[in-house]
Amino acid sequence: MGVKLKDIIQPEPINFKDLKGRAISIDAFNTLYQFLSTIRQRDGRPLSDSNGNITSHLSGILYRNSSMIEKDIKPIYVFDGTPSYLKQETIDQRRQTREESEKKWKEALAKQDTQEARKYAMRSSKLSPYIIESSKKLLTMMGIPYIEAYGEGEAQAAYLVENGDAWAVASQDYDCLLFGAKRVVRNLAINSNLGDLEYYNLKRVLDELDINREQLIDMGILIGTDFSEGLKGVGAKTALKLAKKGELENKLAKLQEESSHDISEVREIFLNHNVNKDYKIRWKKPAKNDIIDFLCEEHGFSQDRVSKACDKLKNLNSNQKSLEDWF
DNA sequence: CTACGCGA
DNA sequence: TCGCGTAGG
Repeated sequence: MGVKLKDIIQPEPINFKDLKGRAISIDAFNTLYQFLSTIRQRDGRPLSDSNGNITSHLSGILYRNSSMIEKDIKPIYVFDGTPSYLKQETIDQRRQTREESEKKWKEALAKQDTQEARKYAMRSSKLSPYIIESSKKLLTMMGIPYIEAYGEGEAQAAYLVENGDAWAVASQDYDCLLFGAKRVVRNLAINSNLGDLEYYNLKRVLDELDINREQLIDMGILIGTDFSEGLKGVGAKTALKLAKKGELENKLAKLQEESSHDISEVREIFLNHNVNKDYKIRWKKPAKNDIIDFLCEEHGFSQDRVSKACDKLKNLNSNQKSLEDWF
């Protein structure tokens, strides 16, 4: 979910040409979750191989990344590490929603209500260890680097931008702005050619709202984050008004009285996240034969389609100005 | 989600 | 050739 800032911040127009030649740090969990939710059959069943293993995420990874690389966009995936104990309530809540949705999905399937089935199936997606491991395996074969965060992937992705290893963070959640991501791209999908692609520049967002990052974080805490509930009745617009009136501190004090957790710890999560600084980013030559073995032999993909996608990956190597950057 | 085939 | 609906695994 993330923090709900949509009502007060406006995206700048951007298109794929603006991303050409640039590295983008991608929130892997965010992306995988979306693949699992959307890549489904009409009744909501995910794509799967003959052994019943889910393959929706592998399809998403293969086709999206091959298309991005064809456009000379360089993806870096960032996986979540261990969540803060403050996130436990959110995690429990998500699991509950997922389990309820799964039940409703099965019920709708029994009633042959395909539309209803699909709706609940989408909400029942789960990132199992198999999903994560098979995703990493495919990324490695494709020559696409990934990094393991110590904590939140969004924080790590933001650090990559800070450190100059990526131009922007790609995520659907606005949290990455609170984590200090200087540039954020939303809707990074190949079909968002049609103006769907959204760009947020943190400095300009803050300038426009006439606040600083600390205030944005406090606003987020009042609105509600994955790490703590917000103040009832406070949304983005109210939070912004409070910031302008200099009333954030008051309201945070009020929130603190009701909260079982220390609000200042939530601030720390956003301001001083424990990030992995010891990483190496290397795009490598794709291992086409391994990809075909893995996807076609093991998981029943069409050889023809996979082969075509693999050929797009080659563009990354041949089109480079300096090969040293890549190998 | 993206790729592909089909009809205009 | 293009846009749209649906298969893909």
